[in-house]
Amino acid sequence: MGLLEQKRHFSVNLLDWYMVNRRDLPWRRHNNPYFTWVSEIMLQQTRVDTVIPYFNRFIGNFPTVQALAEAPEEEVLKNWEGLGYYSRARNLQAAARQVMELHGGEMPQDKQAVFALKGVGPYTAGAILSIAFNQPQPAVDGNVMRVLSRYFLIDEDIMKGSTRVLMEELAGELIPEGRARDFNQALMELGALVCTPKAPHCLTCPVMEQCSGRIAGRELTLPVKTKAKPPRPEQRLVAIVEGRGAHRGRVLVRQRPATGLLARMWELPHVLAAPAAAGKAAGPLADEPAMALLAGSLWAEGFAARPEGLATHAEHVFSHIVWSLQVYKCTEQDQSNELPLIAAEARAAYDAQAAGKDHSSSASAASELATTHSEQFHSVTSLLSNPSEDADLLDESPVAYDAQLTLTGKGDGLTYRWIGPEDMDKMAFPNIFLKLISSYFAGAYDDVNE
DNA sequence: AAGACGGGGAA
DNA sequence: TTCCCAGTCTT
Repeated sequence: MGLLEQKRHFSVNLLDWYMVNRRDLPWRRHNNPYFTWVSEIMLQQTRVDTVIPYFNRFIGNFPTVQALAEAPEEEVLKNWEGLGYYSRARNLQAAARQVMELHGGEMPQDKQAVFALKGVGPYTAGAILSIAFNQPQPAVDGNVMRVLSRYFLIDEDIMKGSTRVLMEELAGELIPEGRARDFNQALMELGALVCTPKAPHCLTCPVMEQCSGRIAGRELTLPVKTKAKPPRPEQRLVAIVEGRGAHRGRVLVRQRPATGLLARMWELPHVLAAPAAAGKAAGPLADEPAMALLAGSLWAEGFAARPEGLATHAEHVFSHIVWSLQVYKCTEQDQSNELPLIAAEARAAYDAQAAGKDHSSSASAASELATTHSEQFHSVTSLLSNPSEDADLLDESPVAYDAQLTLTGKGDGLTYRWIGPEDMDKMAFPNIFLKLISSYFAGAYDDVNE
């Protein structure tokens, strides 16, 4: 059988299969370009089953491009909470504003215009043009590359940019006349339901008979794909600061910077405990130095808090980082004359920790740090436990004096806020902090003390 | 070309 | 537990 015939067989049988087996998904019920757009952004790196409830809520709250463009950014982020890759949400809203200003609120149908929208790359542009407007443009995602690499026995590494270009050329040739909308979705549907990554269901595949990969016994070794680098480990110390006095019943949170990891999301205050040695986890820090470092870093941000004890351990996995979290329950302290001194020493400990970052090649930076500064840590912990004693302990310490001069009460300019349970439904948190804060408000850490 | 950027589901 | 999934933007 020739290649031309193999291609025709693929297109015809796949399309027939799809018309019978297509899933009824919320964004497939209307030919609304805005719905298509939102769904395609949400579906990047995210499973259909995960997206469905998010999509329904998002469209309910922002039913049109205009509604999305005019919404407060925090509200958009809240609607994305838990989906991950939050720049998608910020780019989507920025693009909605582009559509309002440049195209009068109507989705453009021109390829260059669609591609120019923030967050829209080669895949999403092709998906929007084909699904929303039935234009014969390829939409090559991971599913499509897997299906094509198997059916046509393509050995190219799908992680390479050149392979995607090659796949796009092939996918474009396969689109039956006038059927781009259904065919592109059929290709992805097959990859999601039948031609799955680990255990493909070849026996129910509509194009099994002419699948070169299966015929060659290669269905389990295709596509060729270079492995991703393992994520780097980070040990972090997290504070759940329980408010007192005016802040009773509240907990201290802060908003992350506008760029970078988890941009503009809210979180519990935390600090990097120790740098990891190359390729190895730093390992947990002993409680005493951990609590001193936490108190010091909180003070550097303008907050007096006494760590009470370890509340829990937690882990949070990103694609490029693994956070191992030591979570400490802390109590807000009253302002008092001793606090600047306590703070100075805590800051010294904090600075010592920061200096420790330079020794990242050391195999056990954390334990070394703990040993070297154990006296400082001890005195900080002691001071925080008994603020009335040892007030003059630090007078002879130059670093403490310097720290006093430089302490301004505000560190990185992050926004801090004392919140109660009722505030949780307005602010967007990464899942890990959502869980920790919910557990705290549910009383899970009530018995933590020294 | 390589790294940054989340979170969940399946084996 | 361990493994897998993989679009776009930035540098």
